[in-house]
Parts: sequence; structure tokens; C-alpha cells
Amino acid sequence: MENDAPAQLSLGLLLRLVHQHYAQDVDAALEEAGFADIRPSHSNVFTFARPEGIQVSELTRLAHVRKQTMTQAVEELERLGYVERRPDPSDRRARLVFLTERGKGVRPVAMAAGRLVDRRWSDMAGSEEIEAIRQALQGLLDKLRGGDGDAGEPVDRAGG
Amino acid sequence: MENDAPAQLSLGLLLRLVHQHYAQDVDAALEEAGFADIRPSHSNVFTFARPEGIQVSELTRLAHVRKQTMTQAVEELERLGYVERRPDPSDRRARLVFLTERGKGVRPVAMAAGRLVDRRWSDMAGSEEIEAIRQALQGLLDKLRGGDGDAGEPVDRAGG
DNA sequence: AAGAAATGGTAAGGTACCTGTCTATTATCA
DNA sequence: TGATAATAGACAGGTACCTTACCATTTCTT
Repeated sequence: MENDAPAQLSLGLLLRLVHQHYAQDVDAALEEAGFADIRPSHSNVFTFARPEGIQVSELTRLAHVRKQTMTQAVEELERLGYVERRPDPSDRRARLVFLTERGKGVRPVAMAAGRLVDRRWSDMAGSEEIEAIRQALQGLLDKLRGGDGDAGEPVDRAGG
Repeated sequence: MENDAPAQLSLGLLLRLVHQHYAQDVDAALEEAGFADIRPSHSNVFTFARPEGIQVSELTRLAHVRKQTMTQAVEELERLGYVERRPDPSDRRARLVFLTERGKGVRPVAMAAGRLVDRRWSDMAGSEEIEAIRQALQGLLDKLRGGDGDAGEPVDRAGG
């Protein structure tokens, strides 16, 4: 009540709060565009979908999330009629994800949502500032990944 | 596996990945210290607990999370024997959270976990770089909060 | 002091991530 | 070519956030 300006927020907290803000803004952008049923987590599917179809595993690599996460997003979009899955003719384990006609219509909007937020933030805080933050985070992430004995993404150690 | 260096990660993705890394590192620090049952989300309780007791609502303000989130953390810690709740003598709606003897023992460790990660990251990427990122995120967050018509934290619009 | 609004807490439910384990299939290579 | 490893996906379950709705109590207003 007396002091609303917190002394020094921790890096972890800041990352969380800013990321939260980002996700919310993407959500709002999608809703403004008239697609309230599309969640931020679905954007990746639209972003990386390809006319020849794409495996969920490939999507996970591109979006940097785990299989379950991506599977869930794809299942939701399938339920909503934006994508469909068909067996992969060249790999009987796999299924390919395709955009439906409906999905193709939303694609540009979903792809633009993230960029729109970037632009708004740039207008608000200066595009150089935003770009600097992006670069700094990118550099930090590279160092964290390199210096930790682990060369890249965790590789989904399946039990075998 | 021909190209593991992605062109340009989006700001949203970077924020998520770096934050994820942070949370994981805090988790590891806690585990190294021998407290595998304490999760990163519990840290705030230890950080902000006070000998005179503290309300969950006050904790939510300090930690910038919602009531349910903090309540859950407190309940878990109560179950694990690190805190206890007693009625607030000065407000019959409220309950005060106290550290147990056991909780007092872990407090320094839990409080140090975040700082330890900060230090490790500083060693790895340079303390100036880390500080610069912190400052930049702080500034960005301030602008995002200020420019959005909303002066601060969302105020938990309870239905009533 | 009565009514309205704010606040502390609880309950129920959702989102977007994560982990580990398991099966089917494909690729490797000795 | 047959054993072994890797990969695609499904299933079960966990974490740390969130929202909306509600009740009990306190504080503010008039």
C-alpha cells in the first residue's frame, strides 16, 4: 500500500513477468483478429506447417518444445478443424500434420501475431532496445547451452 | 541434424527458454543443497516469511503471483512440515503463515538458490552482461505496465 | 449504523510447459 | 542378417502459473 515500486526484481522473476506479458499480448492479438479459439501455443503449428505435411517430431524441433506439448497443440487444432493428421506414407510410425482449408485461412494471422507484439513493444520501448534485449538473451542462451556440458536441446531420452 | 543454429529466435521464445533454464538451475541448486522436496515455487515463501507471520495475500504481492499459486505453494510446504498456518488475531478472515523450526533451517538455502544461479550465470556470461539484461528487462516491464492503461499488477477482480 | 466496496481466503477448472515409460518401426553396423 | 540403437508417437502424471466464482469479514462512504 505504501510502496509499489519494488526494489530490485530478480532475473528469474523478470523473465517470468516479461514472458507472461508477451504471451498475453499474443493472445490479445489473436483475439483482436477474431480467433479467440486459437491459443498462443498453437502459433507454432501454423508457423511451421508445410503443404507437404509435417511430423509432430519435426514441429517440436522447430518450436523447441517437447513432444507432448506439441501433440496437445496439434490435437486441439485438429479438434477445432484447423489441421488434420494423415499417415506418413514414407514412415509407418509417423503421421503428417496438414492445414485444412480453414487452417490455411488463419495461417497468416497466427504467424503475424508474434511479430505484431514485437512491433508494439518496439513502438513502446524503442526498436533498438527490444533488439538489444533479443540479442542479449540469444547470447546468454547460447552460453548457457554451450557451457553446461550439454551441446543443445535435451534430446528426449526415451527409455530403451 | 544438419543445422542446429536457428536463424533468429523470437523474443517470446527466448524469454521462455531462458526463463526455463533459470527455473531448472534453481531447481538443481536446491537439489544440490539436499532439499529435493523444495520446488522453485516455494522459494518465495522462504524469502518473504517473517517471524511475526505473514498473510498469503501479502506473499502474493511480494512474489507477483496469484493467490491460488501462492496458496498451493504454502499448502505444499505445510504438508512437508516447513510452514504452518495460524489464524490472524487481528483479522478473522486471514491466516498467518509461519516457518516451523524445520523451515527456519532451510530458509537460508532457499533464499540463496536464486542468487547462486545469478552468480553462476555472471561467471559464465559476465556480471555486466547479466546486469544489463536485468536492467533492460526491468525497464521494458515498467514501460509495458505503464503504457497499457494499467498502472501496476492486475488487481484480482473478484466477482462480487 | 447501514449499504457498498474492498480484501482474505477457498473451490473448481484451464494452459502450457515438463518428465518418464512404453510400443511400433526404422536405421545402423558388426 | 540379426542384434542394437535411434526415432515417431501414445499414455500417464507432474509443475507452476492462470482465471472465474464464491463466501466471510473488514473498511469505506454517506
